[in-house]
This record gives sequence, C-alpha cells and structure tokens, in this order.
Amino acid sequence: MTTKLGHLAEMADGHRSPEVEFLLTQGHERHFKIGEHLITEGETTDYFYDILDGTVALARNGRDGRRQILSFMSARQFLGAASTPNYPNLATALTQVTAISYPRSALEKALATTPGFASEFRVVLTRILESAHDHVYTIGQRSAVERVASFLLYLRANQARFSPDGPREKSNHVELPMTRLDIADFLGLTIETVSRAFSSLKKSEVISFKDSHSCDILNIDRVRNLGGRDDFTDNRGSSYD
Amino acid sequence: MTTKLGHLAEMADGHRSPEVEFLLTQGHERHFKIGEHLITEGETTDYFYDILDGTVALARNGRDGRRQILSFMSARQFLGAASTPNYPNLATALTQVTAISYPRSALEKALATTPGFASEFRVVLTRILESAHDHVYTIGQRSAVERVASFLLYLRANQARFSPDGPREKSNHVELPMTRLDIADFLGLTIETVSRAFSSLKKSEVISFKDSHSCDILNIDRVRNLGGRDDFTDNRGSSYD
DNA sequence: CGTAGTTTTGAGGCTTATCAACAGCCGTGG
DNA sequence: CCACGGCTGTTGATAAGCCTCAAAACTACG
Repeated sequence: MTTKLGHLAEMADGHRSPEVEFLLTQGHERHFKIGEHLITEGETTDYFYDILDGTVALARNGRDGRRQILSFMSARQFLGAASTPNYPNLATALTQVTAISYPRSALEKALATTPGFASEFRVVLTRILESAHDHVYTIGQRSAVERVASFLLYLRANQARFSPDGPREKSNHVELPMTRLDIADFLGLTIETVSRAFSSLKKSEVISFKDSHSCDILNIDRVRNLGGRDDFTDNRGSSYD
Repeated sequence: MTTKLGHLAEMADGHRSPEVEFLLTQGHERHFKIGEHLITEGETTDYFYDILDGTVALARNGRDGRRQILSFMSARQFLGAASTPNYPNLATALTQVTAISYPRSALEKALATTPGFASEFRVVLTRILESAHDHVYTIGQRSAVERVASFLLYLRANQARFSPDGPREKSNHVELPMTRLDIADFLGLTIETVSRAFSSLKKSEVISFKDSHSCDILNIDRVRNLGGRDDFTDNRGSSYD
C-alpha cells in the first residue's frame, strides 16, 4: 500500500491537469504534537492543510481570554480557507495530527485551471458554510443540554463522514478527543455547565461514559429530540443527524 | 443610464466567456414585497439571487417556533449558496426588494468554464464563511450589550461595503430596516433584551435614535470597545469594524 | 380618534456563570 | 510501594444575566 494521499488527492483524482499534478507534488506530510499549532493567528495564508489523522480545533481568541472554537476538524477535512493574506484564527492539534500542507499559490493555480476540481472544492466550501450555520443555530437557539446533545450528533456525523478511510455507517459510540473546556468553548458554555449536561444525560440513561472521553449513545432518539435537526424533515444530508 | 446589472454582472465583467454571457442573459429582475419569501424552506435550489436593492433576512426555523436569522443581506450580496438540491433555510424580504434571479444550472456552467469568474466567486463564498464565523463568536462569547454593539458595527460595515452603488466610506448613521424581533433572532436574544441594550446605550450617550429604525453612533470608540473586533489587530478587512 | 402592531419599561423567575471544594487520573520521585 | 503535585472533571452553593410575563408608551393608519 502506498503512502496516504489525503482527501485533496482523492478529489483531484477525476480532474487531472498539469497544475493539479504540480499541486500534489507540492504536498508535504507534516506531524504535529498535542498542543502544537498548525496555524497561528495573524500568520500569512501561504499554506493550507489536508488532515490525514487526528483532531484539530479551529478557534478565535479574544484578547480578554475569551475563546470560541469554530470547528473541530479531523481526517479528510481541509483547514485554511481564507479570503485575506493573514489567518484570523488559530488551529491547534488536540491529538497527534498528521496533515499534508500545500502552498496556497499551487492550490489557486490548480483551481484556476481545472474547473472540475474547482467545482468540487466549491461544494466542500459550501458544506463548511452550512455547518457554520448549523453552529449558529445551535448556539443562538438551544439550551445547554440541547447544545451538548447536538454536539454529540455533530461528532457522530463527523466521525462517520470524515473517517480516515472514507465515509462509513454512523455508530452509537462517540469519541471525544477534546477536553471539557474545548467543548465549552465550542458551544458557548462553561466547563461546569457542559459537565452538568453530561451528568444529566447520564442520569436519564440517554448516554453512558466508558471514560470521560469516550461515550456511548444509549437512546439515539432522545438525543435527536434534544439536539437533532428535529427542526426539519432531515433529508438534506448535512450535519448533526 | 442602462438598467442595473447587479454585482454578479460586475464580477463577470473581467471574465467574459460564452457561458458567462449566457448566464447574464438568464437573469430576470424580480420584485418582492415586505414579508414575501425569495426562498422557502425545502424549495429546490434551482435559482439563486443577486440582490439589487432592499434587505433580506436569511433564517432557519425550528418547528417549535424558534428562529435563528443567519444573515441580513442587502444590495450586492448573493443569496442561495447551497450544496444540496433543497434549501434548508428561508429568505424573507424585510423591505421592498429588487433582485435578479439566475438559474443555478447556468451559474454552474459559467463557473465550470470560466476560472477567473469562479475564483472571484470562491472569494465571495469564503467571505460569507468568515462572516458566519464572526457571528458564531458574537453569539457564543459576547453579552447582550456587546452583541447589540457588534450588530451595529455589522450593519455599518455592510451598509458601507454593500451600498447599491458600490463600496463607500463608513458613516456613523446606521439604518435598521429590521424589527427588534429580527435583531433578537439574529443575536440569539429576546426583543426585550435587545430593547434594553439599546436603551442602555442611549442612556450612556453612545448612540441616539431618530426613530426606532434609524440610529446615530455618537461614540464609535465605545461601540468598538463593546462589540468590535478589539480582539485582534483589526486589519483583516472583514466584517464588524 | 380608535385600533393594531411595535417598542419600551417593569417585576419576578429560571438558566447558566461564577466561585469553591472535592474526586479521579497520572507521572514523578521519595 | 506509596506520597505528592498537577491537571482534568464533577458536584455544590450562590449570584448574575437573560428570559418570561405583563402592562404601558409610542407609531402608523384607517
């Protein structure tokens, strides 16, 4: 078996062009230890990443210590969309992370010359936007327990969709590689509130923990009722289901 | 002077191709009255819009009556990014709205054949994503008064950037074409809390109202301090400044 | 001038944040 | 081996901020 090529290479597969070939040659596998930054705030947007393995938190920091995590990203997700010459956000490895870095210039050239590739890329970008909209709804409208339930569905969907070996069936086991603080900063809550929400879900036997970073969903309907897109006829194939 | 062509036509200007020309011929000017929907929940994504005039609210509705407004859109903004065959959201005219509708198929073809056009479009999409991230930060981390201050900066920046006749200087006068309920649903608050936040800002002489939908910023530094991206060295040219 | 809709203001209650203590887990070092 | 400190997570008590309910003020419009 050859070395892993990542999702970008996979996407490029149907859309060969010299510029895409060149882009792929420019990819370099990089490894990050827990706590290391893939991207720092203010850094130039010269590189972007295709994550192969591990989990990354993309966060925005306020100077007064406030922090909002914008997304958790894992295998087969792209990190580094930007319209400006400097990144406004911070990307931190929550686990050991393997990612391929590509020079943005090579990406831009590949996109500018290979329309089919650009189209796929645009779809990915649109999905990221839709996920951000889900996030806005969750934070803006849902209560603490609902947010936590919603978060479990988010992780579950992502673990299925962005599994290292490609999409697979959703399982009722959810890994939480992040700390309670990370979860709190993602959901706009405090660690205590997150902890209490988990406890409450445990007590009502909706979920159970093997340890604090590994959770089983015992009653998926109940979780969906709380955090799911009960909002719609949920056939849009997007997140949180 | 010719009829208005919209932002899309403007963007296409440097990137002529038969498919772009065709796309432009497919645009139809449409008018919407207050309360009319440009897009309804679940509707097929066959059309997308280039707004010429007026203000539109893009919202997601929960079945229990909860509603989250995802963005307010006005002249020179695009409505209708979607990765799926059905729109998950609802777009409602808050004022009289004039917009050009384009068939998505023609847009896709133009994007697929005209890389320069596709690149500009991708930048626009990325900006929308960054704006959604700002929104997540605001709702997740800021207090009620801060959210309202942030909202004023958001409107102010949008009114400058998306003025019908192209970008202009920011003014300290802000029009609020939406109701308090719309503002509340955008910020994840209630109408009462929004109203109280405005009152508080009035009392401290940070802003003043001509009437309830027209506001002057008296102390922009104070507003920036509360709601602005004091968070960063604010040179990323994005929203909320 | 009266009615309907929106906005503001007030009083009280609930959810979540804050502050604080404690429990569990691990690596280090005695 | 156990003792220790540091870190993360849980639980409890209290307080703050926002929501809910209610009513009054203002606006628009017939």
